[in-house]
Amino acid sequence: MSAPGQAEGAARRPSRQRDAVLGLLEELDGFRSAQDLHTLLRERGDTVGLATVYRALQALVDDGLLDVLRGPDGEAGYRRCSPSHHHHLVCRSCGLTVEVAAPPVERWTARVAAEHGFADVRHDLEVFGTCRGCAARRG
Amino acid sequence: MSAPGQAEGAARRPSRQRDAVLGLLEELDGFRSAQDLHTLLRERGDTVGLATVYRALQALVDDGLLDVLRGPDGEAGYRRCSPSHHHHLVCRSCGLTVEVAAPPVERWTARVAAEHGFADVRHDLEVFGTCRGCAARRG
DNA sequence: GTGCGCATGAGAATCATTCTCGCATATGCC
DNA sequence: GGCATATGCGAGAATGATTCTCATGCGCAC
Repeated sequence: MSAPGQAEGAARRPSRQRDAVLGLLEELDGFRSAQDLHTLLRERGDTVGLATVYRALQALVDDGLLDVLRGPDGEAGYRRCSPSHHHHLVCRSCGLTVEVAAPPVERWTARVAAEHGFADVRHDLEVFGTCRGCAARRG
Repeated sequence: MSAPGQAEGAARRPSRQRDAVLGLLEELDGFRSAQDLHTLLRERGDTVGLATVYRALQALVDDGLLDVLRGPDGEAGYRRCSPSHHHHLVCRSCGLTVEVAAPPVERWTARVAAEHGFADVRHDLEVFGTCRGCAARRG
């Protein structure tokens, strides 16, 4: 609550750690947990605190550079993604993730929301499946 | 892990507590957290342990009688709902929930999954907005 | 070069959820 | 009906992710 003009055009001070987190996510594919990223950074010899990783992730999400996905066990996964609106097709076996646009879904959402008198509408849609590679591997 | 044939046709022993949880959810509208339900049951004078509420909720979810929704803060919400496939339109202000069917979304999901070679597909879709009542209330 | 203020790091604190354990009770067998 | 056994229960401890606290470090403005 004491956050100053962090909101709009406020300059976020550059930080090696934030860059490291973002850089790591650029290299990786699929969703990674905060703890996971922290461990990976440590293994690279990067001295980063776990709290800092969480802070960096939040900042990056605020800036719209990352997507968050919460698994059934309550653990949050983060992924570098394009800033435009999209959804994900995620392989539940290997974590492979494909960004997809869903015009029909957007239209449907808007229509149904209007029909029920809902305003200021947002939606979450994630599609989980088994990708071709994993399906073949398991017979 | 030691659970015997609890899976399919196994008889679940009747329990006052499970009935109480289900009954409470029948009365309520919208998603309620486990802690919330526990508090409500206690206030009614029902002696129920928190762990029991979690167990009952899991059992009911397994039986397909409840829907689970995980909020951004990681807290899970439970709701009594119809057993057929559907999605939710949730008011982010008052929690009012409407079940909706989304044929276009189902079709789109199947098509996109097929295009990318994904099999055994499932999806999660939740729509959040402000219902008419809450919008009016806030001007 | 100096000073201010945000960012950091380590560990403690918090919060939801799950596990453990001893007890109560329903169900099955006789 | 009466006992044996498995399943459900309640309380509190344990777990695991995330957030907070606070002293310190460093970038940027002057």
